[in-house]
Amino acid sequence: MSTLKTQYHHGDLNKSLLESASLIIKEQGVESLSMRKLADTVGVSRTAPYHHFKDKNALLCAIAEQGFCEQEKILRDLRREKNTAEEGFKKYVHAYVEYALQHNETYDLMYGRTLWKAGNPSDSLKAASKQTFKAWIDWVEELQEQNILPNSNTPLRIGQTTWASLHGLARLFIDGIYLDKGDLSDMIEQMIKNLCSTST
Amino acid sequence: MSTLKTQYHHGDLNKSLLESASLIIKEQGVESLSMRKLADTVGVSRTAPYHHFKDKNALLCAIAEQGFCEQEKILRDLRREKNTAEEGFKKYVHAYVEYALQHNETYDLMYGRTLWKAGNPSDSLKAASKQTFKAWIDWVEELQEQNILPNSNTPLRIGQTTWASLHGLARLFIDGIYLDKGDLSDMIEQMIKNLCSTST
DNA sequence: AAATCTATCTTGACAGTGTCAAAATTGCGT
DNA sequence: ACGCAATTTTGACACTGTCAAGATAGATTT
Repeated sequence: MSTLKTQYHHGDLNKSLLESASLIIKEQGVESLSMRKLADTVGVSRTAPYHHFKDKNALLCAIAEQGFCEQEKILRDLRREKNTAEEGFKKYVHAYVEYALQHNETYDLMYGRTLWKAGNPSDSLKAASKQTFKAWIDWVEELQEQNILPNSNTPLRIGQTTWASLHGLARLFIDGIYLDKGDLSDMIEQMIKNLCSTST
Repeated sequence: MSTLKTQYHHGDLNKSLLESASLIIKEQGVESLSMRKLADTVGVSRTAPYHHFKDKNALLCAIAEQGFCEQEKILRDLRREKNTAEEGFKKYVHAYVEYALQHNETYDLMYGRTLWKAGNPSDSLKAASKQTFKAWIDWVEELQEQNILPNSNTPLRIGQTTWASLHGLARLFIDGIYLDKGDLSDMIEQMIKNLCSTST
């Protein structure tokens, strides 16, 4: 009575672990995710998870990787929707920040030191992030051609800096730096002004 | 034979702890600072530090607080130096990023989730950060008057967004997100173009 | 259907963490 | 010299991640 893959004792521990871990992280923050509590929640012994993920780092990498897929999907969907180039970009800026705030713990795994510096980003995580970044740069190139983003520099460079700006904005909020949440939408608007070539 | 304050057994444990902790953090990262190893390094028992800092969080807050003092000093010194307004601003952008990269672990404590979100920022830390931020906003106001920064919004808002941009840039590098360090100075220059009102 | 194989899971163990409570030390003012 | 209070230590507890060895049981082969 297996679903598809060969699942012996549990059913699909791998998947259960990912889902449960994501939930715990979302609700209680990544620092209160312990492998032991996770195993317990899923109803399995302490070390069972280690047969599906090499270690905690690997589990977190897998979660972050999902995040990149979601983010890339958001980007692609928004590009497909036929907006004005300008509208499309503005929507993405909002969507980017919104995603970061709504999935703040995942976002932190995707772009934070936990995995990239303190931890050990898996190859597939690196690949996923690279791919998402590439999709972004491609769009930037188009936005430059459409004169939405400045042509004063290469797509890579413009992509890097606009990304950095959005990232910084998102981070300040999700990391709990004392900023009034009411300022957010104003800040986003101002940020857009900074980034667009049609800055008045 | 005490220096000033009443130091009984150690000499000045408080200071020693701060210095030693800062060093460990700088050399090995904040995640490999343990209260026990720290105590050991300083040559004192496991729990001795707890009579000088309520807990690990408090110790880290104290370190972060020092960071804010340093950063504010950089800002004030740069303002005092009589540069052109534009030159002054550009120098500060460079100095900001440079500080972040050079003191990356302290920077993370100052502006990261460790203290602000996962932890519990002390009142004096909050005060220090607020004061530094205030100094920044004051300068922004002046820079707006001098037409270096855009007047399209309030000093607060412009201050927040430019800060966020610099923060994002710094974070990407210090968190080990895969960016080529060789791109840094180019990125800084492009960032300046984005931020200044005289963007071409 | 029985035996074997192998993926999966569990038990036991170790070294490490932060931090509390209670006891011990020790310098200072009297 | 004595006691007070600041300072430090010892012992303990509940956690953490993860390794090594054994148990279990579905799948495969005979």
